[in-house]
Amino acid sequence: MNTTDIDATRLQDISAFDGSLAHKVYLALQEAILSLQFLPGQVIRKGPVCEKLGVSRSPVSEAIARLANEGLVDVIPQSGTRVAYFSMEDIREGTFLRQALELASVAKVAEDRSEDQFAQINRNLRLQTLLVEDLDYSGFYQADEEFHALLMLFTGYPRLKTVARMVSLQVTRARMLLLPTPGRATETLDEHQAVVDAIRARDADAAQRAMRHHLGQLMPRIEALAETRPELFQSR
Amino acid sequence: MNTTDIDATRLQDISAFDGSLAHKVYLALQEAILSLQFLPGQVIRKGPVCEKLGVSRSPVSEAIARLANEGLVDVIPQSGTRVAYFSMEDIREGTFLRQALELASVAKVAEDRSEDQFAQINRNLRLQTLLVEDLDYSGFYQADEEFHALLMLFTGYPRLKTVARMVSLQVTRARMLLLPTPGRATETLDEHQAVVDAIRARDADAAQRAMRHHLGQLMPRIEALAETRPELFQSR
DNA sequence: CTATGAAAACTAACATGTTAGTCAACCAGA
DNA sequence: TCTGGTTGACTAACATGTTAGTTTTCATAG
Repeated sequence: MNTTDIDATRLQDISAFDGSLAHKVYLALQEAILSLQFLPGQVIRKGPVCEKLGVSRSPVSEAIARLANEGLVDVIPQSGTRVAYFSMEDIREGTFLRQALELASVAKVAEDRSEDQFAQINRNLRLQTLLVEDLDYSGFYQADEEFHALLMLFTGYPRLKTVARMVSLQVTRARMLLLPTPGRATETLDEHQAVVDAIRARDADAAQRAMRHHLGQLMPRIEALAETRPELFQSR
Repeated sequence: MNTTDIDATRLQDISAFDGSLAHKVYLALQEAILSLQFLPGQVIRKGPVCEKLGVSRSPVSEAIARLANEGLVDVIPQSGTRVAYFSMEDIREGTFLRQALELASVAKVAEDRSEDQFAQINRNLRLQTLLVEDLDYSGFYQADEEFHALLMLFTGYPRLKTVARMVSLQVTRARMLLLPTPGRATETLDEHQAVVDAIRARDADAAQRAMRHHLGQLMPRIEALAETRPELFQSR
C-alpha cells in the first residue's frame, strides 16, 4: 500500500447510518474526508473501500459521484479518484455563499419569528454561555452549529440548511484545522449575543450587520492556515 | 403505453452534448423536464429511456440520481420514478435562495466591478432594449438570463452560477408556464436599468434594492399559476 | 545515464445479471 | 358490495462482468 493511498480501515461501520447502501457509503466517506482522516491528495481506491464496508462497487461509485459533485473529491476520468486539496478560492467562495444564505435567513427570522422561536434561540445562547464557562469546547462547537441550524430552520425553508451545508463543505473541513481557544469562544459568544439582541428587537438590518460581523471573523483565521499547513493546499 | 408515462421519444439526441454518457443523459432528461415535455406526475421508466438514447441502465440511473438530488424527480424506492409535481413551497424556497445569492452578488459587483465589466453589463442592457423594440421575446429571455449570469460571473466565484441555477430549478420550470407579454418585458427592462444605474454609481445598497424589487415581481405571477394549472401542482 | 515507446497493469465508465421491496390485480369469504 | 390476504409483475437497488482510456513500468536505443 502506497503512502498516498487512503487508509480504508479508518472508515466507520456503515450499519450505524440509515438509508440506501449508497447513502451510507456516502456518509462514511464524507465523514472521513471532513474529519481529515483522509488527507488531501490521497487516492481513493474502490477495492479497499468495498472490502472494508462489505459492499459492491455500485453504491461506492454512486457515493463518489456525489462527493465529486460537492467538490470533496476529484475524479480523473478513466484514471483515479483522490481527496480534493484545500483551495483558498473554494473556501472564499464557500464563505461568500454561506454568508449570503445566513444573512437572508437571519433577516427573515428577525422579521417573522414567533415568541416560541425566539425562546428557543435564546435558550441555545444561554446553553452556549454555560458551555464556555465550563470550558467544554466540543459541546460549544455543537451548540454553535445548532445556533445557526435553528436560524435556518425558523425560516420555514427546509432545504436551506442542506444547501448552506453543501456550499460550505470546504469551509467546514478547513474549520477542523482551527484549534478552539478560550478567547475565540468568548468572542463568538458575544457575536452571537449581538445577533440574538437584534432578533429580539425584530431589527433585520442590525441582525444582518451582527451576523456579517460574526461570519467575517472566520476567513482571516483560515487564511493563516495556508501558511501553517501548505501541504494541504492546492497544486501538488 | 399508459398515458401517465413519459414519452421517451421526445428526448433529444444525446450526441449533441459532451461529457460522460451519464452527464449527457442527465442533460437530456433535465431539458425534457424543464421544458415541460415531461409533465409532473408522469412515470419515468428506464427501459424506454435506455432504448431511445441507446445506452444501458448505468448512466440512466446516475442521471436520475442527480435529478432526484435536485428535486426534479421523485424516486419511490424499489417502485418507480416520476417527474416531480410543482410545489408552491419549493418554488417559494427556490425564490428565497436565489434572491439571497443574487443580492449578495449584485452588491459585490457594484462595489468591485471593473470598468470593462460594467461596459459588458451595459452592453447587455442595450441589447435587451433592442430586442424589446423588435418584440423578440425569445431573444429577450436569453438576454435576461445572460444579464443575471454576467452579474454572477463578475463576482469571480465560478460555482455561484451553478448553485444559483440548482436551487431555483423549480422556479425555472415554473417560468416556462408564464407567457411573455410586451408590458412585462418593458417593466423588466426598467428594473434591469435601475440595477445597472446603481452598479454604475457603485452603490451596493441601491443595487440590492433594485434587484430585490426586480426579483419580487416573479413570485406573484407564479402564484397565479396554481389557480390556472392546478393539475401540475402537488398532491395528485 | 537519459530518452523513448511499447506493453502491461490499473482505473472509471459502462453493460448486464440478480435480488428484494413495492404495488396492483385478483380472488375468497363475509 | 366490501374486506383482507395472496400472488405475480414490475421496479430500484445492488452485484458483477466488460470495455476503453490512462499511467506506470521496463526494455531498448541513443
